[in-house]
Amino acid sequence: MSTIYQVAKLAGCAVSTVSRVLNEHPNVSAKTKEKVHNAMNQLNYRPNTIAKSLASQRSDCVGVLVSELHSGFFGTLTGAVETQLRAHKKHIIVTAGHGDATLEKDGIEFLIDRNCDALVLHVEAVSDEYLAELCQGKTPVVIVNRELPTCPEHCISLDNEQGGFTATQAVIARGHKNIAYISGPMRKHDARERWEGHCKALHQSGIAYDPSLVVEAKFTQDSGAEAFALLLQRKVAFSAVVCGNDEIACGVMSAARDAGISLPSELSIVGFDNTNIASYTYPKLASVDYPIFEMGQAAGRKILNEVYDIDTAEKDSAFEPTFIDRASLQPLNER
Amino acid sequence: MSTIYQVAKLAGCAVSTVSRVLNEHPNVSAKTKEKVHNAMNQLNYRPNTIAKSLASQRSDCVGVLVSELHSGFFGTLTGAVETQLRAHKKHIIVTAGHGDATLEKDGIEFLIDRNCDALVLHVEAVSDEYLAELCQGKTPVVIVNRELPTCPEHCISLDNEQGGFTATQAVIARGHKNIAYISGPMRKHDARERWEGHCKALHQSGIAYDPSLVVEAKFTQDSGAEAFALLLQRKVAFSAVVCGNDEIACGVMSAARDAGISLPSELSIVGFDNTNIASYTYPKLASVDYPIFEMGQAAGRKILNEVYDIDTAEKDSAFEPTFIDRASLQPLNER
DNA sequence: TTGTATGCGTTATCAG
DNA sequence: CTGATAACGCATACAA
Repeated sequence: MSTIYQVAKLAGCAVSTVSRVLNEHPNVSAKTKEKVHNAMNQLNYRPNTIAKSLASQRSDCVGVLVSELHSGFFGTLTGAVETQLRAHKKHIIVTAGHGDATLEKDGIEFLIDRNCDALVLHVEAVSDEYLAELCQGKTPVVIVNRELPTCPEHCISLDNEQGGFTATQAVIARGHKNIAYISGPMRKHDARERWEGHCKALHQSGIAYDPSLVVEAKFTQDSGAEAFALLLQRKVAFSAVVCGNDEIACGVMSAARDAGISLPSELSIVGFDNTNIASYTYPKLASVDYPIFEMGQAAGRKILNEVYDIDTAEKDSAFEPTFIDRASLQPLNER
Repeated sequence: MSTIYQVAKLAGCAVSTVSRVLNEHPNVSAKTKEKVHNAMNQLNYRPNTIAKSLASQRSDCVGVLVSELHSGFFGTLTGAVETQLRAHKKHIIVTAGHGDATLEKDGIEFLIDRNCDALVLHVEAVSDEYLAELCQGKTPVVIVNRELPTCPEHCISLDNEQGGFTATQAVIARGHKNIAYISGPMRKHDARERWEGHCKALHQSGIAYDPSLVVEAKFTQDSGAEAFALLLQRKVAFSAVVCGNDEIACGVMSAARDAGISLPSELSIVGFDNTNIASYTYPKLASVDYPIFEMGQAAGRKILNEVYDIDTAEKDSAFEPTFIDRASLQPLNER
């Protein structure tokens, strides 16, 4: 690997001049610029990113932290950020928090220590206080899918409660009255908010809240299936089940079929997130659209604008959850 | 941010000593070690990764390049590598190649320039020659899902042809004779190899190859649906369709239902990769298991062993595609 | 066991 | 417009 010194030597100038042409500094004559370029080509020179980063305190990288690298949801988020930034020669460094506060902090520190110019965070275990403090720090931060009361300008989030409300409202609108709910882990704020939206919708329609119709699960298919089995054991009647996310809904579909329930005629199912899963299932899964791709893009644009001074010319619209009606939700057939 | 100098000053020793305790060098007295630790705590010292990387030419990072960040397949791969390495305090830097040779090279250079200690590559556009040259380079490389004749020791791959063979063989074993095949893009080696396996299975069973039963598609759901529609237009009879991957198979399911074909009784469908998708569909999708998670782990372990001298004690087994029988494949009912 | 001095490859601040 | 030269924060022979 050749260095800036060798280039300077071959071009017959000082390293500072080479550095200037490297960074497209205006004040450099066309002639020397050409000499330097020639030297760089001859030596097949490639600037050392690390050295550059050490000297400039920047890295042309933004750090992205998500809970898990597998999972389509985070893949979409990460992909959206990457695509947006890559178009402007910026790279991303991805790491995972695994829903654990220590690992999340560890990941965040790693990204900061790597001189990331900005951070895009999807965290769920770390406290609001920690995040608030982080926002005061030197490295710009964008927080996705979480609303920080103290610094809303750093957050790109969705109204999860509204989403939960919309889902259950749609179910009620189709005549269902006995509606089961399988939630994600209540310690996760989004799971809780979605459930609160569900409750609100019930309340608004004058339907009494029945705890025996509610099960807390994990955000996974298997857990959804187990939760549904539990629901059946309780021998309570219901004609629809609203789920905390699409994976749970998918588990419910399997479990329902295993129990001899035919879908969607005997049971309506609604998911949340509107991931690819929704289009894979049969019947296709009605779901609440979570515009995670758009939100990822928005995060990327925000950083492009605020950190790199690149005008993306696109205004970030507000993100509203919308209900996507599909075959898994059917009107209640009275009999 | 405090530096190693400030720590040394506060601890009353030289920077080299601080550096030693930092890197857990054996030759340092317990007393000074404690002094240094105290100083580090007082100053809330965190070593500068970049400076460390510049001086040591290492980074405790391995670079991972995949085609796309969304897509469960790559998510699983990346996640497997990450989990494996994270357990040993190593991080990963992920970037995407988007199936484009320029972007793939760009990504690889980026990772090398960032001083990655090793690379895990899933590339599809770049030439064998380029990769062979890369393998000669300074940075250790592990190539996933691609077999380089000149340097097999760098590759962790699966016998795609064998997989394709197995799939079609399973279909034949259930009495099917008119078997359609929807392939991925033939310019991708894995798509082509899978198709070759299909052909081989047909040949071995004495079934003539009929080009009108074959369609080349992209590796996506939509493309699979279109390909199936095309198949129907051709008015050729078939009782089963083998697909280049699960997404295509999923598109076929939708398109078949749209065409009024009932599944699985009237048409058997087989996918490839055995992704999560296979468990989401109804009927559940028979597929060829692609142990991408295990392969990702193997890549991680290989690097742990060979680059970081960490003995993972687990032998990397050979990876064989295995057919996973599920409801979407049914015996041909003669009538 | 500990300290000194130099290098890692750039950027950036001054002079000229 | 160009050239020395000091940071940047740490690792590492070499010396003590």
